[in-house]
Amino acid sequence: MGKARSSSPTISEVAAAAGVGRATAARTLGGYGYVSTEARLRVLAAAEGLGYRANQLARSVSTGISHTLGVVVADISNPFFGGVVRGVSEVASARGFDALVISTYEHLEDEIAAVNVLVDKRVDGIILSSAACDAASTAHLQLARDQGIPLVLLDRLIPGVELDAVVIDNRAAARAATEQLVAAGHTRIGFVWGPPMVERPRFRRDLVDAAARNLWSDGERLMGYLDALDDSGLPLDPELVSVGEKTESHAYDEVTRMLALDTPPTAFFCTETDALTGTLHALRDGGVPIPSRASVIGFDDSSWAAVMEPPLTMVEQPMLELGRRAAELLLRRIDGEDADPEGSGSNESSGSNESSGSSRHGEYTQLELPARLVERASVAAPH
Amino acid sequence: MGKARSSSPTISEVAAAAGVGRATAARTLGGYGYVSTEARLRVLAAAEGLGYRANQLARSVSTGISHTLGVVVADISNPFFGGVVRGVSEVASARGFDALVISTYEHLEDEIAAVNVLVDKRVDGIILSSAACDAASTAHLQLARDQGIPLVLLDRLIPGVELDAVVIDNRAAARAATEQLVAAGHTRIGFVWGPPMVERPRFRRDLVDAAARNLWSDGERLMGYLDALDDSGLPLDPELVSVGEKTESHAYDEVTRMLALDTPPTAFFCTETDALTGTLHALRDGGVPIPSRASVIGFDDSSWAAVMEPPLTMVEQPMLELGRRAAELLLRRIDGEDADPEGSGSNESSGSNESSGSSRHGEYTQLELPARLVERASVAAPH
DNA sequence: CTGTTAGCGCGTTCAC
DNA sequence: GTGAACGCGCTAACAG
Repeated sequence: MGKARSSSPTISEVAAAAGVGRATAARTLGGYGYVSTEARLRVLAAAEGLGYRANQLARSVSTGISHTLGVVVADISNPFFGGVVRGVSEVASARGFDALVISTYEHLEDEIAAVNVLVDKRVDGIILSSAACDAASTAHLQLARDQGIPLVLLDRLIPGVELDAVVIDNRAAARAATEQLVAAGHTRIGFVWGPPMVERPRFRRDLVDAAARNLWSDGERLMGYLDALDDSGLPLDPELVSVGEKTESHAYDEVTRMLALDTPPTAFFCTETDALTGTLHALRDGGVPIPSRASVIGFDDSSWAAVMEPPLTMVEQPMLELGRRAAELLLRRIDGEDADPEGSGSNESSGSNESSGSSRHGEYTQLELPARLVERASVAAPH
Repeated sequence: MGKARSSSPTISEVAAAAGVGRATAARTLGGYGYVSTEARLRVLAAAEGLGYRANQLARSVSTGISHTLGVVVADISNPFFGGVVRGVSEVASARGFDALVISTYEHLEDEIAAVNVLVDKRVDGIILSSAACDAASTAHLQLARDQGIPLVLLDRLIPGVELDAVVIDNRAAARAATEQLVAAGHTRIGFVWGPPMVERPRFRRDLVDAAARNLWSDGERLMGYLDALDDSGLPLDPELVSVGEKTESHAYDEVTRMLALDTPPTAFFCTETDALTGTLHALRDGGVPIPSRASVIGFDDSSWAAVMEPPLTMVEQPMLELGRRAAELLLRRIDGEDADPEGSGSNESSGSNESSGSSRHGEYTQLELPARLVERASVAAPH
């Protein structure tokens, strides 16, 4: 062992200074068991005087509880995840838990490493937005489960994986947005941020297959788009779906391509912020005014959308609520670990009172929060 | 002690399964000391078979190193801090460290609580963006120092406090932005996001005093604005500085007020994203087109700024770099703790090669990263 | 009510 | 090379 940690008096030192045994000091400082008022005061005074601070690490080793939640997201610098983490932190800190945040940049390897780290650091639970698209690549999640660490999926489901989860009703939201465009009279609607395919799809099934092999949330949005088209009897033109790399510049290229079509789209539905900015750039460079020559609806509302010219109609995701719900669900799960025998709900902190869909499939709970279409001025009848 | 943790084999179990002593298992698994190849293989096999995972918490208690960095920011849902945390995470994870992120919402009490939690969880270092405006309210920072935990200030300095820090050259950036407006011919420039004062300032010194009593970064930006005015011999009109609550709606109100002045400003410099959106809203509602009737420069570049109509001229802050540098500085400090005897710099990981100011005042290092003025199309000559 | 004693899981020294 | 033994700081039974 190295040199004595520069300072930090131990509980033994406090006990000595107070003239009592460790246990008594531990009891007062730990806030459990019985201890005489007199002794308590002495201990408290000694602790105060020495500047004692309980070592939570040591405490965690003994109790098996770290009061830390692991949060793994794609990218903390993405405002969406920033909002989610804020929501998680809010309810977590109110319960005395902190968040260990790790970004994976959508790389499965990083996600696996992140979960391993969290498991090794013995976090009490994990909230993660997985990059996994199928049950085959979820060994790391199983690892966490095996270690008895509660897990809740955030923003993205994984087909074939039964786990607690909190997501947005992406499909319904995308459908509503598309329908809004259809209602305005559009028949050729561009979809920006389709699945990453090497070859341009020819048939609807190519798209559906690719969507299923893709990130759940993105796939759902594409399905919602297809749903709306079906309902209104509009034909799907694969040329109007951007496919390939998910970057702003690629979105720009795809929109530019669509604009050059014989019958270009008269409206665009963008399912991501970068897809939207890329589209906006392309529209500007192509000399296509909004909404007179092209209507636009974006995803992920931001304060910027309202000050655009024209103000943009957007699908607003309840980021904070997403994070809060996930944390509540996880915390409830953690509480359950200790007192598993009985049911759940003790505090009425925040039940299920919204119109959000909540389904219980056997053991696990899945919450589907509603996204809201914020209508502004970027949608108009086609030229 | 409760029931045996559902699973997680201990190092003893691995040793038993491998038929060796704990120490031998510990040596192989811990990667230190000597151990015969044969024994090593047996241990490794046993560990693999049992699905052994070292308990980092227990390890941390012994070693005194948690491989965790504490990061306390104002609000993780703010894209600026999201970017900063991403930068921190990048360099931290490359070194095997993780980030415990806590938001304070600019409340000093929350900040104090956050630092206490981090100290108690024995993080190896803390990066924080403090809400403290003077040395008088930094007892919590002293606490961390007393516990031997390295600290680096991020984005904000605290007058009178000597600590490592990484910040932006706010004053110079604000000055450059204002000068840009002056160069375009503006003489009445509105400053949005001034200090929170109850009473409207009458003289320059009221403003300077308030700035000094305010968040360092905000104060510096105001000083930069004043610098530019001075240099060009322009008079300061206190009416053109928004003061009060720092919210988008208040920025809106203040700009609306300025617009109603006898000689309204012909340009606006907004030092925060919310200040900018509030200003933009006010300008739109006031029927003031940009840049023909009012020029605008904002702070905190975002992908949105480029797709606005017109594209906005902005002051871009190197958020990622800010986080990276802070993490590097902190990590270097942490390395130094163990091998304090000798000087510093061992790895040439990333020295000081930019034109960013780096000053060493005695013991501590302060880095000042340059912000960049991104010129687009929201600045024009006054009407 | 209180002190003793035995863990928790792991790091590390030190004889054998 | 290896294993016994002790330490890290704290929790928690258990007698007294």
